[in-house]
Amino acid sequence: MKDQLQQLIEQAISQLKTQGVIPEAQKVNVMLTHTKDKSHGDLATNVAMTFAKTIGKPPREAAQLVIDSIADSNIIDRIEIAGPGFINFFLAQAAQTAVINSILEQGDAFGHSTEGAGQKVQVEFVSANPTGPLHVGHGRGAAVGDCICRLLKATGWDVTAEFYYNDAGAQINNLALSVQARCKGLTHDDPSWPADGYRGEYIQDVANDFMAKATIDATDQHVTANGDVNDLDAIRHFAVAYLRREQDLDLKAFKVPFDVYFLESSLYEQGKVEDAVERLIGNGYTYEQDGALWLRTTEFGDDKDRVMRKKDGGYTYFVPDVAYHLNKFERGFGRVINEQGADHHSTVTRVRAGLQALKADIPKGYPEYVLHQMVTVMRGGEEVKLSKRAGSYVTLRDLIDEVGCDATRFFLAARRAESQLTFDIELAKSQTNDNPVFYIQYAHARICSALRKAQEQNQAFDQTVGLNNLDLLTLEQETQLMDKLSQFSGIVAAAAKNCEPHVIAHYLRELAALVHAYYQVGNEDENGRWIVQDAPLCQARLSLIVAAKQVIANGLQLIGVSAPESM
RNA sequence: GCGCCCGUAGCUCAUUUGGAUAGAGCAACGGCCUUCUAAGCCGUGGGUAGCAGGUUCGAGUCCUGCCGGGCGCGCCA
Repeated sequence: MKDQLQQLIEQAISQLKTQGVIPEAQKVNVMLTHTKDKSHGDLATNVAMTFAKTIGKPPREAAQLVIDSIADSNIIDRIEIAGPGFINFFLAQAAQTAVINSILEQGDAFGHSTEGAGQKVQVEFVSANPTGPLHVGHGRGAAVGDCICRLLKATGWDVTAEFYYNDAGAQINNLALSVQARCKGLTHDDPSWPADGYRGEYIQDVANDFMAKATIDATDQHVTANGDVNDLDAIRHFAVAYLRREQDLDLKAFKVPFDVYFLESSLYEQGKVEDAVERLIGNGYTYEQDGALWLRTTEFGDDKDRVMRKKDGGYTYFVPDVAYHLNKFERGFGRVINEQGADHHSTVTRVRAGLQALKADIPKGYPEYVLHQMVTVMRGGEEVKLSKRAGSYVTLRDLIDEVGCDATRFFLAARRAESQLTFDIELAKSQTNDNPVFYIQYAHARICSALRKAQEQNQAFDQTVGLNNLDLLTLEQETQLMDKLSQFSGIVAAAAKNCEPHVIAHYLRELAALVHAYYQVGNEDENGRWIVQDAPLCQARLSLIVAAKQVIANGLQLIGVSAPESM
């Protein structure tokens, strides 16, 4: 409906251009928005104000010109000029109920679009090194990253979810040494314990399984231990596989799937890192100083140049990162989104600089970044800092075990990534309307329950009868609900475009509130009940709540939260 | 010191890319169950959007400067 109106306005504008009222060169962007205040109509546009100045007329007069040029249409009930020059549209009743037809027709696909059709996008997220269980921060990345994937899929993109991890560097060596120390029966207060060794209890578990010659099957790692305490290489391979499997289990419990696991070591094995370095040298963006090789990142906006190859001959971390992103580009990903913690912020400039210096026709803003801020976990007003298993941080698994997958996902995705997040365990666990997850799920379950009740009372939902009587939906609560439902597609498109899953959560909270409010009408007024004797009216109302149920389910699907039939 | 993010009701957060009188929930107070789930609804109170300027028809939103909080500033990853 909005699209149709948008078209009518655009036609009016181009007609005004043809008539010479608006200069051809004037760029007119028609922005049609849902109004907050229904006394301003259902939809409103500010176009008149955007070109009023150029044509030298007061905005309200410009608005009248637009209105006069809008073709007659049965979707419009009336049009008003308001305030400084807004044009407010009041939709005809049939135009308002049309959203129900669309929803029932499109079902699970309602709200989806084809914006990204035929385009490949890769979303890299979590990318935790296999040195321990996933913590809350990774959980936020997993929740947000997975939601971004879902949003992009819903808007037509061909999405690849990818997990990149370092299976070689110093941290992994440190891991191997820690496990080896545990194999030898040392504890972390022992004098010969590795300097920066990992102290979590899980290290002991890895050591025990290594000594027991256990076999590990992770998604991308398959290793059997040889139990040789002096074979550090074997310990390293085993430990990496073990912790990759741990993380697999964490992600599985969190219902976050990946299409590709990418090993940093593969870049070295295939000579990709050397290739990238040679190209950078060949392009003249490097120089030797103090026994190291430097990249002139300052030519691409960095505040100082960065070391690429250290004195000891090893590369600094961002070099394989550059090689990795070149690889992404060569795999045909015209668009790449990296979801990471904000503590990785400094890599953004470096990686982009490296890619530009390759002169490989990679777009300037490649890759895109979504950086999320810290998560603080609270219980009873106290900050939670420790996990028994991991020692120094709260694990994702602890949260899932305590508050459940749905609540954890919801809370970690329901906030703008740039905002610091406080995760309140008590709130996430509560089963009242304090808790938005249960509030939304309850709205869905409540509709399902009503539909079951309707069937018991021989008023089972009949779509044909319902859709033929939508003109009976005249309660204020019904109008509000339909208006909200008609906003869903736009919300999904905006959320996908901006990589902002939290707007879906917010929308669902509002939609659920309207469903609950609509339900309550019947508490005060018998005629407001969903299930009434009058069959046409009853079916019309059931159509509306079935539509609402569908949209709640579609929305919850986008944030990876289940839509229960009963609670 | 430099860079990035944040600052909105007592608390947790929205605000549809610059729109109309800044909205929800929690907490506080007052109402609503012989009824399709009260895990709910209705109502009341609560604001100088950190502060000060600027840009324009119009600013919580954009720009500048301060103040406060977080993160980063390594030949670690």
